Amino acid sequence: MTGIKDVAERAGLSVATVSRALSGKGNVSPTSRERARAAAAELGFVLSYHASSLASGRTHNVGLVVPSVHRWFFSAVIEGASAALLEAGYDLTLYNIGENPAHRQSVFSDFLLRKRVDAVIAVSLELSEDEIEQLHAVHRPIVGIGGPLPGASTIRIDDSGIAHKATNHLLGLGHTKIAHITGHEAYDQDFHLPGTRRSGFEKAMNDAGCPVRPEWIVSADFTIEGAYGAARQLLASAPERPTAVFAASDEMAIGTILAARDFGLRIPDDLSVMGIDGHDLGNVLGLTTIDQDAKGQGALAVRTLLGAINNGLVLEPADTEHPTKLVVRTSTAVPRPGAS
Amino acid sequence: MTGIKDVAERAGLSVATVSRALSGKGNVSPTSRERARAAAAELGFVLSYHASSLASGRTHNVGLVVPSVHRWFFSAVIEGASAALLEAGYDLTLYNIGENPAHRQSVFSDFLLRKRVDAVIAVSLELSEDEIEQLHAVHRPIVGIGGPLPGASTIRIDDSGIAHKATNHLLGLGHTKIAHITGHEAYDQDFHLPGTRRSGFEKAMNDAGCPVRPEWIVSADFTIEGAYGAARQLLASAPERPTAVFAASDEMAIGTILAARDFGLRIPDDLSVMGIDGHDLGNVLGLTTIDQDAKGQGALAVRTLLGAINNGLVLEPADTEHPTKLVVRTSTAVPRPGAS
DNA sequence: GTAGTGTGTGGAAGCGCTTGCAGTTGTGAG
DNA sequence: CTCACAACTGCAAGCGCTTCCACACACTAC
Repeated sequence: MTGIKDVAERAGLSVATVSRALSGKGNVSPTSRERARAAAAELGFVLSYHASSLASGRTHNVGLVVPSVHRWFFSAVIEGASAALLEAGYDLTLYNIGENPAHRQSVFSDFLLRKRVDAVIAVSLELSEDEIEQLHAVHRPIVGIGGPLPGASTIRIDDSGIAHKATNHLLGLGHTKIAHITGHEAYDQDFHLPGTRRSGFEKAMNDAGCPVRPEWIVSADFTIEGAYGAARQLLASAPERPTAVFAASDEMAIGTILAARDFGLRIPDDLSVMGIDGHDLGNVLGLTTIDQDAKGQGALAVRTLLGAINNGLVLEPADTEHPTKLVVRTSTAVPRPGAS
Repeated sequence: MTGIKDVAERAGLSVATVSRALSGKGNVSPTSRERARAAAAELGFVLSYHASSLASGRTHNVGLVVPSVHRWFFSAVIEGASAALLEAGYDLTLYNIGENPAHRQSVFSDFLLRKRVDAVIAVSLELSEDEIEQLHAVHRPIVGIGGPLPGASTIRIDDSGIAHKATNHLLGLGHTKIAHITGHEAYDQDFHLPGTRRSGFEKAMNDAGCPVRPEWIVSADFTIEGAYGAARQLLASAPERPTAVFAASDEMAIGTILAARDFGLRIPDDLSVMGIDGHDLGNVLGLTTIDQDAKGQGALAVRTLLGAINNGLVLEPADTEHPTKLVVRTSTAVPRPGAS
């Protein structure tokens, strides 16, 4: 394989100068720079990033830790981060925690410690104390997305605020009988998202003087399937049905729509449904939602980290609130006169 | 940071012996091995894979190239591969080609050439001659999934056969007016999947003596949204509607179901729908499908590659046909007497 | 007894780069 | 004309491991 030595030889320069020319660091005369570039191109030379990393300590690689690759939010973050990294010439190492506790354990105790990454992005992870400690032991800048991450910089949306806004959208249409599909309590220990959104919902209801009916708050995991089951229960058991459902995520809203159709309920005539996310399917389903630009969050995380890396700064723990946008489509409407 | 030197010192051994003890290669007495392990554990030492790679040429890292992370098939493959790699102590570097041609170009011309990966898995890529060449220039074992990849080992399903089987399922129920949603022609140039499935469909129809009506073959991209649009067109324009739709993927089948509901068609009473994949949503929607175990394909690709790496074998180009399974749910049924 | 074999160990030479340092040249100021 | 300084370049010392080689030792076989 051709190495930087071959390039140097061909360009009639020293290895050192070629290295500086190719990396753009240090002073190199324009002539030399051009000759080095040309020689590299002719030989099809690409730097070995391992050798480069070993010598410089910079890996040009970012680790992305996700709980799953299937849920929309995670794949959107992956997509956004991946594109931004590609753009910057960085590799992306994906750590998909999954359901297996052994895998989870090894990611934190082994994989991340191999000094293979310049930075870590952790997405919506409910981390234990130990895991947070291990994460920090990597001694690399960390950005958390979609959940609190003690000691690290985080990118998040105003969960309570948007839940409030979403609920207000339904209230504004005239709904008063509003149900909420939230995340499982278990999630709530370290991962406050479901609780925060729920409290935003409750606050909006209270503000409007609408009763929050406990039987109209059901929980599910954050999937279409999970919410489908929960929504069926909600819609089946109620002698008196809600006229609107605010789901804590778009996937949950989609599950709700599917369940509603099973009961012969028409959206939005018999039931208004809205979610939070900005899921790609929203368009097809006409889902009213609050778009949280997950792709943008992934890209922002990358920009933040690369900025820190390139400036050699320690990343100060700081919260960045990512903007969101209410997208009104056809799944929400004024309740039918009889129903309300 | 603690290095292998520190471990050696603590264990009272040479660096060389510790390296051998920790990697399991070469002769080391049980006593020394244990002492090395203990010292490493006490110091929380984890090998630097960069240094290790540089010295040994083995990176413990596999590159996974996908066209997108959103479509179900790809995320399922990622999940399967990721778990298998984690199990083996390997990292996974994700190259998400995406829509941007510049990104696509740089993945093939730069990223993969950085000698950072021991092996490459390429998923459903429609590759140009150049790209195939660049892929082989990596000089690493390659496995292709879900499409032909000249010169590389591939894992695939019997696309024509399962399309035949799927169509036969509908024919067996008594349908004769069957539509097919296929992939776009553009895909067909290098990526024969839609064409192959379509030919399986046509063959089954011909075998059964059923006419294939050109207006009942519509194409879309392989997404819910795409198929939704195509199916709306199919169902709207027909003065005479098909009684069943065979979609080339589950996501397309789901799009079809959503479109059908827009027209007030009941599944399966008015329209039977089936797909191919084994999508997670299939359960909720009662979708009849042919499960192709994408996760398993990802895991198999990893096992194949690791086998080749560990045995130092050159991976002979070979086709492995992955098994599939017809899963009958509630989206397909005998056509209504009046409809057929 | 000697030679032959196998096992366990350490020294040291790299793997392919980056970068501190020192040396060379060219420039403008004194 | 000398000196200070900047711009450029090359040498060589690593980065933290793996692995070849040499060596020591304990055997077995003759």
